[in-house]
Amino acid sequence: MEYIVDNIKSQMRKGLLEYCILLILNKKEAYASSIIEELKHANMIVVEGTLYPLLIRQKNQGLLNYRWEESTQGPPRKYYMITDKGRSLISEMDLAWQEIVSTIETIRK
Amino acid sequence: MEYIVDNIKSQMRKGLLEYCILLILNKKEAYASSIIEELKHANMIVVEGTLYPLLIRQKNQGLLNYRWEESTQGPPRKYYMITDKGRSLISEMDLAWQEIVSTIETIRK
DNA sequence: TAGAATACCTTGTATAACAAAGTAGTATTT
DNA sequence: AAATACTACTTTGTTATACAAGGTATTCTA
Repeated sequence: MEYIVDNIKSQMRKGLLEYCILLILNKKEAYASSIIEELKHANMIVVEGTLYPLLIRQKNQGLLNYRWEESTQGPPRKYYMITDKGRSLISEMDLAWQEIVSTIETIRK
Repeated sequence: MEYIVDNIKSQMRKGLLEYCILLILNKKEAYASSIIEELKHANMIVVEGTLYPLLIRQKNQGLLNYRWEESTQGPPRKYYMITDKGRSLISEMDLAWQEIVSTIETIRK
């Protein structure tokens, strides 16, 4: 039965990832590994192979921009930052999230 | 941009469907069309092609049972009801849901 | 200078949901 | 009685998301 629960949890997390990325970048710019760290800290496990394509997708949608920055300890990092378009999408996602939360409430009654 | 928002919403709903089905059947037994109605009422749009395979999956996992019942206005209906196993999974899903909600809180800070 | 570490990226796979079409029993209309 | 509409259940093919696993490139360190 454990595998069912794990699957449920992972399914629930899916679809919230994009939202989480924007929320994180709304606070301050960050590069992939640091985003993964923050997500892990909040119990939202993500791997590189998931995050990179997602960042690229959001960039292509005009929600993010990035700039390269030299690191003092390693190769250069791609710092992503949110755009105005991304910020206005967050407002809509906030609403969508509230809707979801109250949907669950409604169904539980 | 509207299509992005719609996609986000649909992504957020995904993964919560299984949970919602169990919550609904935890209140009282129901057949597919009535489940779709209740979900629609709570703003969680689902179509037949999504729901039927899901019910069959949950039945095969031992979370649900069903019985046929004649209808006064149409073909017989397959009434699904939750099992003990399904009920105990709900408790775990409640926890998972709480975790998700607080994850979002944490990230938003 | 060889290896370790960091960071970015790509490919193949599994799965969930959807769109659309199909099957079949029951009710209604002509 | 036959044709049509309606209700309900089911299946098939497609799309999209995330993951696992592997790959490339740059920088640091022993």
